[in-house]
Amino acid sequence: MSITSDILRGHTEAIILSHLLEQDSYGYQINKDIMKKTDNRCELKEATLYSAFRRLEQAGYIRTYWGDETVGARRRYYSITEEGRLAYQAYKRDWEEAKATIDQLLK
Amino acid sequence: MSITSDILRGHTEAIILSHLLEQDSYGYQINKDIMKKTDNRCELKEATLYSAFRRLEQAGYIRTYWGDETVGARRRYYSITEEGRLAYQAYKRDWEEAKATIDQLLK
DNA sequence: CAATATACCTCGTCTGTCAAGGTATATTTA
DNA sequence: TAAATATACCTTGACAGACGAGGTATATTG
Repeated sequence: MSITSDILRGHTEAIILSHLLEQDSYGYQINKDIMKKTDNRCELKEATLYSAFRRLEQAGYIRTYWGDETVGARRRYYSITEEGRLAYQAYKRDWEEAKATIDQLLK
Repeated sequence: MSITSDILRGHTEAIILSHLLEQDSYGYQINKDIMKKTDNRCELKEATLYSAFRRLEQAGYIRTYWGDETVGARRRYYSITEEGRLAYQAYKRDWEEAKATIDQLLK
């Protein structure tokens, strides 16, 4: 049983930001980590992930840089900005409130 | 502070079904009740509401009938079907699981 | 008698997700 | 050694649900 697209929607960016709070990371790794963390219940599809990265960068919530891999495929790393940290806190408050509201409605 | 469209998405149908579990009702009333219940934190816009009704009826989760108002505007009532009850239980399980999963990711 | 509340509805736009496709390098397997 | 798989990046176009803006009609209130 995995999380549906429609429920996922609206949380993708927060999930990514949360992950970047721990450490800088790159697309492929973030994807794997999230799946592992949730026992495959949450999978961000690649296209979803990359479009979220674009929005986050546009908003100034993340910054990117290329890794200096001398071997293997290149990696584009992402790191969270100060604005990103603030945005994450706001997302989290929204989530707590939305969760309580929905819980209240689904008796 | 109200619930965002993107978070609402995926819960609209469940919210309506939940409301119909209590009693048959009609669009305008359902809308008002949900806002009142949540202190205006959750507002289903009319267009959203009516498109959800259509999907729910299509799926066989609700049935509709016209009220017999002799005065005032006519009302189209909705009632939940047995399949609707089952679907609601499934929605609820999904929500419980999604909630736990998202909570796990937003530390 | 105009404004507001009750009550229904539709059309078209917007946005986030995702299936499907692509590129390139490294490792494992047959 | 050739093919398959894993790592790593990316884009395009389709799809579906939420909603703004618009419409209709009746009843009440100021």
